[in-house]
Amino acid sequence: MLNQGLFEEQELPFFTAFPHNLTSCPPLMASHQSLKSFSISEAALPHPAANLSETLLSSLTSQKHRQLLSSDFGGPQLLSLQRSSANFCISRAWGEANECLASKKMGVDHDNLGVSAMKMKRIKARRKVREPRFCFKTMSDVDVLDDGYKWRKYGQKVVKNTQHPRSYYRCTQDNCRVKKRVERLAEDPRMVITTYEGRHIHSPSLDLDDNSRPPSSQLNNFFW
DNA sequence: CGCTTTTGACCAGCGC
DNA sequence: GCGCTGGTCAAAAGCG
Repeated sequence: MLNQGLFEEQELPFFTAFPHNLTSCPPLMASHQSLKSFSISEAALPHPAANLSETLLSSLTSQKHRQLLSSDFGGPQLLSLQRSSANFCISRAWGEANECLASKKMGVDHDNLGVSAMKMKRIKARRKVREPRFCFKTMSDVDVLDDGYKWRKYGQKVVKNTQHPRSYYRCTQDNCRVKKRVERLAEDPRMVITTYEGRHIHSPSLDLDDNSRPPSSQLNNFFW
């Protein structure tokens, strides 16, 4: 069963491993103000995903902790379920607040730029605007977890101080710019670190078999 | 044949 | 300014 930490990448510079039940998580949240994630034991998960937030809240023992969770997560409706063949985790969408990296140099006279220069400017602008991002780690033999969406690999890179390459994927849906990075934890190659960036503008692809597909009413909430 | 993956090159950002 | 690093591009190869 899983024992995984989930964190907002740019707020938490470290991984946190959680105990197997939710009740012991609130103290962690209290000591790490930016921590907005936790794990839930497989036994506690509804099958298939029913009302996750309800399950979650009912798992917390004290009213104080419930309030903390509700407020910290911006409301239970932001919870979503990440499902793979072997592991589950509950996650929360990142906020929309990370637009501050947008360039301050946008007052350029675009009319005087050549075509290639314009192209580069557009690329620059695109790269500087960070999409909402979050990541989680999962113990898995396979690198790419089945999250219901179709992904196309567009790059792979060996990053410093790791023996495992990082893979870059983009959602194959037209006009959907969601990306994800997949890498294995250097300290424990059994752990897969998946980082999502952006928000899907569509439902998951429907090429799953009937047993693995969540009910349609949950599709929109399946992965923010 | 069309889609996906691989992989080297290129670019931007950052620290020194 | 320079070098390092992570992220992306795009041509070629692979695959069904």
